[in-house]
Amino acid sequence: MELNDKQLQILAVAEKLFAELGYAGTSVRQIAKEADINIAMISYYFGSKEKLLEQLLVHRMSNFKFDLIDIIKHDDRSYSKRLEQLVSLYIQRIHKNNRIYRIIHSELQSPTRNQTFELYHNQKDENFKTLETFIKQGQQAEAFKTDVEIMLLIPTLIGTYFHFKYNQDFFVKNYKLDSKKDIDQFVETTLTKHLQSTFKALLTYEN
Amino acid sequence: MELNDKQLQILAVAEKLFAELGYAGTSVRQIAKEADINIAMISYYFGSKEKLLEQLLVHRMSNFKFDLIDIIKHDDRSYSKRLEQLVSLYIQRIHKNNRIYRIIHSELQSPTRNQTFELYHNQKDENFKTLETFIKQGQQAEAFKTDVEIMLLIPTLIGTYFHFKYNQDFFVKNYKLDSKKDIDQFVETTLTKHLQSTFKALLTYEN
Amino acid sequence: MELNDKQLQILAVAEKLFAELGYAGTSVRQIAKEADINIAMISYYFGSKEKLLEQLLVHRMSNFKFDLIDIIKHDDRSYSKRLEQLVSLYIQRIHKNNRIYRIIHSELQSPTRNQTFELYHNQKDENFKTLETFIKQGQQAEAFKTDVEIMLLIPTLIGTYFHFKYNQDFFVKNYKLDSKKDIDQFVETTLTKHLQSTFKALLTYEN
Amino acid sequence: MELNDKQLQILAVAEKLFAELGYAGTSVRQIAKEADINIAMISYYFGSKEKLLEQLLVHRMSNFKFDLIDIIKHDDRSYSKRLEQLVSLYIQRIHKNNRIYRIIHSELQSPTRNQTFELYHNQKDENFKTLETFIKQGQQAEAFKTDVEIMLLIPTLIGTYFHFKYNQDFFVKNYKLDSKKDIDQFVETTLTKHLQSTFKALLTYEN
DNA sequence: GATGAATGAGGGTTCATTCAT
DNA sequence: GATGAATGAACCCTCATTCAT
Repeated sequence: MELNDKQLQILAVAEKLFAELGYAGTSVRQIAKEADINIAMISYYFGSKEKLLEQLLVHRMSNFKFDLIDIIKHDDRSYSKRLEQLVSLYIQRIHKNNRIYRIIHSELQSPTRNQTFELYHNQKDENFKTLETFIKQGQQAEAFKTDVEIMLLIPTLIGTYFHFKYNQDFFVKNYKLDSKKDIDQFVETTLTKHLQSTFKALLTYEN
Repeated sequence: MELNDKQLQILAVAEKLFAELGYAGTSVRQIAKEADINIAMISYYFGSKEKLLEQLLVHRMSNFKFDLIDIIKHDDRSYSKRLEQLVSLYIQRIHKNNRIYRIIHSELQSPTRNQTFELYHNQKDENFKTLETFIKQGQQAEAFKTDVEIMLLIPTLIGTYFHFKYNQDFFVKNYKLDSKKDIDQFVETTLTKHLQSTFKALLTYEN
Repeated sequence: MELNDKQLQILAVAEKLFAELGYAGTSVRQIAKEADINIAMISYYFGSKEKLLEQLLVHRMSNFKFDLIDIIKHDDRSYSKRLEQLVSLYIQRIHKNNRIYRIIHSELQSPTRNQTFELYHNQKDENFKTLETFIKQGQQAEAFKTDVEIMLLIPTLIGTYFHFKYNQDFFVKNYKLDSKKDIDQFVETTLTKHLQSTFKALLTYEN
Repeated sequence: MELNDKQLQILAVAEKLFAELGYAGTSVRQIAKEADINIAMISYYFGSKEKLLEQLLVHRMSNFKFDLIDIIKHDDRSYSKRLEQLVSLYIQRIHKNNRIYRIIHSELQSPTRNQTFELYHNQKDENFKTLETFIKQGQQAEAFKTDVEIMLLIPTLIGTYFHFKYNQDFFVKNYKLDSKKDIDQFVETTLTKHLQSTFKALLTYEN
């Protein structure tokens, strides 16, 4: 679907407000005001508030096809190295799209949105399989330990990020992250390193 | 504050609905209907919907004072053992109170709720300090490694749990968790074990 | 269903406006304003505009159970006399309830209102059967002619009334009916007499 | 006023929808969609929805100038015969144009449409006068009875037709009129005959 | 103390219309 | 001349809350 500039602007504002205030907590009037468009445009362009959310999700999710495979297939690099890169890539992507993830997490429980999240679930399944394959390869090559709950690795990865994100104020205070840039930096270095350590500790024999 | 039976019933229903549908997505009518009480009761007892949320949070949070210290001070047990117990206790408490945590996470961003969450933040700080003290003791005793980002341990702990919880459907499907009991069981064993392994891998020299 | 004074007032105003402006042409705001009640009361009492219409129809229709049978069974009176009374009664009732009939006629085509009009259709069928029985009796008793299309008698009866009503201005002008009272008088005498003549001319051998 | 093909198409669709759903119940979007033209065309061609209605009425009404006089002046035919033809012609015309009549009847009450209906009223007056003249001639010629309410004859004529039309479902069911053709046939024969009988019974000395 | 009735504000959506091209 | 985009007003309805009892 082609989206014009105004539609993209609406999506951007909607993403921001939905992430901050929740879907139910955001009124179309707020979106219209902040996007500086007439309120009727939202129905005009998207049909309804509900469909705006769907369009937002579909549009954003189409943009973050993961290239996990690119990393994994570089078999000239060590498993350990590739694991590091994989964690780093994951965090990068999630951080970049954290708002849309936040919306997904909120709305995931909603029994009315099953269909919309099919895309999300499919991608989730796919990513999991890619990771699983990689880890099993590493285990066969005796680079990775075997007593690990593979299916819970992604929760640890993404969960850590989001619990940090949800409690950002706490870390802003304690790490003195005064600007958005500081936060980005923190995610890219400290947080990523923490997760790389965690994954390596869980999976490899290094210390 | 003393709460009578009806008030407790309202809180129970509110907790359930706020967790499932979000604060904004839940109407006082729904709460009143599901709690089988008159609509006016909510304003009457709590003042407003907003204050109902506050009361809910305060009341629930007061009930889960962590006894981390009880675990930590048992210095006849090994650091490793105490770490295990600590993880287990944390997960137990969070799982038991997952609905209230879910509400907190949703509403934490809301700029209007600063005051309400003071309690949460205080407790968070306190728990962090207790954990930090314990880990630093362990590090001094050379039972724990030093190259670990202590402040990110709790995000990993709680985050893993919640990412599992938010994506429960995925795990229900893949682990065939057909009942609430199966899920509780899974949390108590597999998930807890995964996190214990993770913490031990990160902190101890064992393998 | 019990209706309180305010509900009855709303129904009265709704009946008037629906009859004058049509269902679609009337806004709940107009009804609220003219009934001097808060706009939210309409949803509060009736659920929706649609259900207000249904309630209105059901309530009004329940009130005009015809007592045609009472007339017909008085077999001490001549067929001719009973025919006269029957016409008179019909017109009285329709005139009294002309607004609700008008609404029914407008909305009868609407494919969404099938169920609501079941009552109307049932009553219509019943009235028709009563009339048919009476006329067939009269025919057997050789009081009535047989070359008459019984099923089209009611259209002639009601149709004449309503075409008069829809074009009331024309008659007001030509008959100088300056007040509601004049109109009522006209219906009761001239119009009723016209229809009695018509029915007698069609059915009896009198002249 | 000259109307191009698109304008005629719009009028045709508008007539259909206004008759089925009422003026207020029809949106210009519906008309535009069903007529397969751009929404803006309606304002562009007709100025407004209101003016579209006016144009529709004027245009359709200009097409049904009655040729009652043609019938009446054929004084070589009996009054009775001419009365029959007159009824038949009336019904034909009304049946052919029943949609526009339906619209007129709905909107006739509306106080905002006085001017639009001038044409209708004028025609009505004219038709009435023609009929009145004819009947008075017949009365003078002693072909027609004198104790008849001339002004109420047209209500009986048109009213019977429309009450049949408004309750068409009832007759479709009872006369098994399965197609539009069956209905047309019914109007042309049974209904017309009923009204001819009615008029003859009221006006002539025949039996 | 407790509650059904009632309220004003705001919700999402659709309306007829007009603008810019 | 014709049209897709855009608009402000109004639509019906539901919201959280308060009133009167």
